[in-house]
Amino acid sequence: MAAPPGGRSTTIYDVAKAAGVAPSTVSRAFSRPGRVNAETAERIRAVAAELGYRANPQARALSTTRTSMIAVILADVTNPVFFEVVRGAELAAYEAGYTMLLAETQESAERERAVLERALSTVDGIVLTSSRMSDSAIRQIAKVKPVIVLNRVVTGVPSVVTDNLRGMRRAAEHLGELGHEQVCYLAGPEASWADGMRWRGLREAGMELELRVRRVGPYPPTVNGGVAAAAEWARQRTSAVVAYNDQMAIGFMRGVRAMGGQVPRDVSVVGFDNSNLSEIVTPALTTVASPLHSLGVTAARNVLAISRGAQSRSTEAVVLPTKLVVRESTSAIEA
Amino acid sequence: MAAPPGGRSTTIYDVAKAAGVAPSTVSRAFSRPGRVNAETAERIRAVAAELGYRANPQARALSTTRTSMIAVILADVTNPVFFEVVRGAELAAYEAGYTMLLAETQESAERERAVLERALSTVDGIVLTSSRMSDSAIRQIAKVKPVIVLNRVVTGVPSVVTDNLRGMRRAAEHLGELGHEQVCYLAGPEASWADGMRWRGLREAGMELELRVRRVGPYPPTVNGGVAAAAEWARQRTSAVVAYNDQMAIGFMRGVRAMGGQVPRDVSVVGFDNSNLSEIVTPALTTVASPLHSLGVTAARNVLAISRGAQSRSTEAVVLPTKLVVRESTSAIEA
DNA sequence: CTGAAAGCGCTAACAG
DNA sequence: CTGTTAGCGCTTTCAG
Repeated sequence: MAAPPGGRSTTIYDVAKAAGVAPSTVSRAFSRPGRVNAETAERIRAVAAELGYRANPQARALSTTRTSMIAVILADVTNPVFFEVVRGAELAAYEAGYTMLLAETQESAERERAVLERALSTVDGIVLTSSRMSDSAIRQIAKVKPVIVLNRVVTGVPSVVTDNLRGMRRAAEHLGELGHEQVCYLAGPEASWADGMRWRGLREAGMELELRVRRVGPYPPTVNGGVAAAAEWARQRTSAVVAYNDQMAIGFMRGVRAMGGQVPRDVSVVGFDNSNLSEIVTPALTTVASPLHSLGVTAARNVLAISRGAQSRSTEAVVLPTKLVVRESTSAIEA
Repeated sequence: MAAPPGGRSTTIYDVAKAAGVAPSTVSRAFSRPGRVNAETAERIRAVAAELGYRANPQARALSTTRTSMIAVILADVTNPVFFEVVRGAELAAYEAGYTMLLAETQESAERERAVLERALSTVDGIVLTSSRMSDSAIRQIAKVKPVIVLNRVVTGVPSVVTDNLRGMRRAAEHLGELGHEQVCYLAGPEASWADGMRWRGLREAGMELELRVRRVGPYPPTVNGGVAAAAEWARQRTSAVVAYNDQMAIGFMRGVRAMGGQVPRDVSVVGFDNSNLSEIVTPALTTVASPLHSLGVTAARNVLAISRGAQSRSTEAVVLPTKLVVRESTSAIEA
């Protein structure tokens, strides 16, 4: 009554026989309706419908090498930062007539390999988000299938990234305008390309704007990481703090509150990403908005373009602009 | 330099030739290492590694009909209710040596069909969450591939569901103990099986416990839906409210606050699911906890069991127990 | 233990 | 417009 484990389903041959035509004709009736007699096509459709025929896309892929699917690989489906990215990618895929699949790696390189190994052949392209793999492993994959890397630069592999430098600069300017003279960076994962860029961006801006900059960390890019960072920061306070991302900023605020402090009265805090949490939290978080949606759209479009044989698949990273969103977690310094 | 759109990758034949053996031997060396001379196998592995050979799971699937992947289809990856379900399913899949793929349908039946059409042949089984398809369409799919339906009962298709009846009963008991004599149900989507069960559970419990029960709605099962429900509720207030799910409960609280009311002083509210939002929100939400994680684990395990030819794939729904989690949004009624 | 041959379901190239 | 003939990359008989 339920599902047949090995139930052989209707094939193109069954339909061909039932309709009294050659298999290739059936195939054509589905893939190039124009190239087949209207009546014949109609009959074939009818027979197919009656027999409950469903094309097997994977078998088709074996000869066409196209599956009309792309995969987005991410470390953690639960991380709100990915929501808009996924939405964007799905939108772009849908518009192009593709289906987007998602695979989670649980932050594990081993799992990422396993996923890739299996999913690779079922899709026409891959968007790699927060990959744990080495640059060379990624290059390896990119040799086999179109790959776009998100928020990381891997030589030889096309990528699309957030403009971390300018984003951090805006954060620094904002703090400067509010009268802050020192700022502490709460560092995220050491190995992270984004962390490197954000720290560099803040440092460079600090030099120009005469803002004293120091850093604590690295910490995991999570709420708990932020709490931990608060403890370290407390040993040598600054009037302002910029976190690697929103989650850390939120954790930091929680940590400050736990120590009896208040945000922004005692310390101004700026996050990064503008994930959906940043406006839910109290006080609402001032943050550098990453172009999450466009990141997803662009990545998906580009991977499809490559898959369709785009010529100038330059290896230059596409960099997308950020925007500072001022909310309640930052305030002018008291004289 | 980048990815080859049509770059033919190393096949089993290349390896066979390079290693000086028959293709079938290479195949065996990978799938049944025991059945091939140890040295030969070693040599083959070496050659394969050197050539960067990667098996094509889809081609393999064509003859074996197994891909070692399962798919979980859901309406909205962004919905926190699914987080634990996905986690559970992924865990069960991983433990069984399978890879889990996720596909989003954006609440659209059309998209759901498209996804299924394409993904169906690339996986060994499907877990259908919040499906928009008709019972018969689902039965159709289940005829072709192992399917488990989550939180919905479709005759002839195995499913695993939350014990909505008992869950609602517990909610009612809790409210009764607090002295409430009337409760309003904020209805979710009309077509939803879960909504039907929850409403029925509350009504039945109400009769036994002498709790006057009424309902408003239906509304979309979202925060905004809850806000809307609050407006309708306000026209004829009750001292307690039970929402179809947490999101609606949260929206309801927001609505009440906007009208100048306070929770739980003016109205006690109970949610359903215990999604991760329920403890973040203020006041923290009293809610009926769905067995989210187990739902995912059980669904994945069962779909795999069927796929491996489980015999007694009974069509009875597996029902998993709920648990009432009391937080701050409910309080005793003032005399 | 290993090779040869056939075939999974579908498309593509070539004749008619 | 349609039939025939080869394969796509891999596994699986069936011999040896």
